[in-house]
Amino acid sequence: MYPRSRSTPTISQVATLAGVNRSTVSRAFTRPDMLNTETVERVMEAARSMGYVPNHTARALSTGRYGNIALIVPDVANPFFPPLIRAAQKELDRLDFCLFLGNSDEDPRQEDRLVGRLAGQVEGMILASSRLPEERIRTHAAARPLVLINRDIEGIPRVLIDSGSGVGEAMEHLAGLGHATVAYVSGPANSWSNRQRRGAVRKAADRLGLKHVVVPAALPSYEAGVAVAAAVLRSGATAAIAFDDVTAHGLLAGLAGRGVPVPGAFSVIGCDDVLGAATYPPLTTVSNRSPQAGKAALSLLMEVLASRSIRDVRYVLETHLVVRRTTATAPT
Amino acid sequence: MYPRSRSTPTISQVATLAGVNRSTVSRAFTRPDMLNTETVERVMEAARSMGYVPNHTARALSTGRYGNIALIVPDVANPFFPPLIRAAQKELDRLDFCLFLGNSDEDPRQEDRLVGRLAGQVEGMILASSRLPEERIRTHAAARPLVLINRDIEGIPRVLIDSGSGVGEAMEHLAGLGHATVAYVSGPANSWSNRQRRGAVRKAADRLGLKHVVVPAALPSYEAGVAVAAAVLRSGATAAIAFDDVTAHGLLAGLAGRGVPVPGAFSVIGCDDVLGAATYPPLTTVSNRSPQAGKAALSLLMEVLASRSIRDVRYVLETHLVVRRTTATAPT
DNA sequence: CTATTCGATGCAACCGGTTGCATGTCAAGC
DNA sequence: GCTTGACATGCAACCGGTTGCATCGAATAG
Repeated sequence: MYPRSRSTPTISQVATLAGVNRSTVSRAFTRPDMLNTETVERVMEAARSMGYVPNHTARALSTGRYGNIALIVPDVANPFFPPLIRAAQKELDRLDFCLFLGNSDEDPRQEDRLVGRLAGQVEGMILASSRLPEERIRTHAAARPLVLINRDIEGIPRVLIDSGSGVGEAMEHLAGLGHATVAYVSGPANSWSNRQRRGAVRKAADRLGLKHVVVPAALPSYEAGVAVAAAVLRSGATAAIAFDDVTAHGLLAGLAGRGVPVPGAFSVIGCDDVLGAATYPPLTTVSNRSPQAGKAALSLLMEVLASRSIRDVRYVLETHLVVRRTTATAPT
Repeated sequence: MYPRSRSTPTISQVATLAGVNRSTVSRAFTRPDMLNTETVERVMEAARSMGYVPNHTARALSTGRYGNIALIVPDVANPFFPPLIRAAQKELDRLDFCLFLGNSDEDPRQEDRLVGRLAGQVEGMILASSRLPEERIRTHAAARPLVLINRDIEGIPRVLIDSGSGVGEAMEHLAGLGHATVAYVSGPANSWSNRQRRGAVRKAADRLGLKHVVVPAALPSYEAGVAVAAAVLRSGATAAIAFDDVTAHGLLAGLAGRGVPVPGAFSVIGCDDVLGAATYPPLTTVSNRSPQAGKAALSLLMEVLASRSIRDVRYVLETHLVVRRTTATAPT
């Protein structure tokens, strides 16, 4: 059995030992300036000797300050998110906050459930790449501090990684290499990043006088990338920009499996630079800003928390093309 | 401003509306069988109409059932952990539990802080690849339900990924290819996995009549792997087994940078199979069981929670060699 | 020397639930 | 017809803190 008495000394026990009232102990921790220095020391010494740690849950109940925030992502295992999570964590540690991590599994219903379940225990939330309908997000944002990453909803503080700029560069790069038709391998339908990237491809194609086709992949996953290779080849394109690196990596494998040499016969570009130079050939891709996004979202949230009011902030992070070796002159 | 009154109706408000006592509302949610069916309906209707949701924090304070567990890892961004986290999350969702994620940044002090900070808000903890001294772990385990992953401490429930078996196979594989000296690129000194793998290398070397050398890498990271390449080459070995895939990947890059062809002139084997076939050449490695470890650890923790007592469980997951293309006959 | 002020601490209510026990009601049993 | 018990609900204390207000002693002002 885990001893109830021993496991966590309470404020009352410390008070008894120090010979003061509970409120004095409380103040020794939260507002030591209100107390006599000696008293504070005596309380602290008592606390130390019993291994007392203030119970954040109890504190939260009366103050409403939970010292926790929630971060909800579609898929922890998608390499785009861990650096983001890590960056957020780092900031949180500094602020002595704790992190609830939610994994929605790319499922809006699950995401909605998580938000509800977590709502009562956090001061604020960050929704990364939310798959929720705009209306649900607005509802949640009205009830509590909320910051979005990669979702552009007016009136709600948000951090956006503008892959549009990088995708534009990618299209220019491909045009410069003589490609006439480019396929965009799309991601999740309700992903803002996906819409943004698709839009950037279209716009750049128009501007540069290229043809473009959209080939949908079921999910942003390696498997989906492999599976989509046939459709990409059928589309008549000689180059593809994939929704993300993971999909691009799958596509690379799918092309290799069909005996199509990259970049000799086909060029491939990813997004998010999460695989680094780990693929073969090393993947040309659009740079990754996810750690910055995590950090920025957290700062925004803390600002909202401090001011207790919503400011309509739209923080945009630019991206650029990182040329490696999956792109080359178009086959003739 | 976020309206305090509107944001979350309390049990008292529901009680007033339904014309019953607070305790009746409470029971309507937790033990409806105790109440008259009509009453339950009336309460539920009132709750629904106000959008009442029980406050988990307040509930936890009186019941001690937090409905939260903490998972602490050394580095979220290390690809070994996300699948583990994801697997744990999936189980937790089923059980309607929430997950606190802690990132210790490979720092025992930070890990200790996190444990303390989280202790008051969770029912139990999972420490994955803990870098804490055994004595600290024992102290924490005595105070609350605790399960370890990849740390072998008697008396504390633990899930171990036995990379020893896979490493043994790796050594046999190398011996079969004619390698006489094998380098082990070690990981963090206080990592159980590292000790285990180093031990397995030594034992297999003795058994197979091979020479082995240990070359330490600062951290399990790509950069450290790159940096260690020179030392590995100087060691006289013709093959290396790295602490993990990430280190191995760096080593691959370091070797390539020095003009050493893999596997022609040097063979490399990783551990944990987190990179899949993404490296070039595709990395020969020891299989990854981290999702299973996450799931198993969670089951163990739930068992401990249910029984409120510690059982000395030692759950071992076997691993195997996955041969890809970074290993070949030893150079002559 | 007394009135005023201020700093340090205690008291008690409160945060939003849970739960053991008391109370009240109604039907069945004798 | 009165006792007994079961069932439904209310009462109030409790979980572990926080905080506005009261109190008290000492220092300062007059």
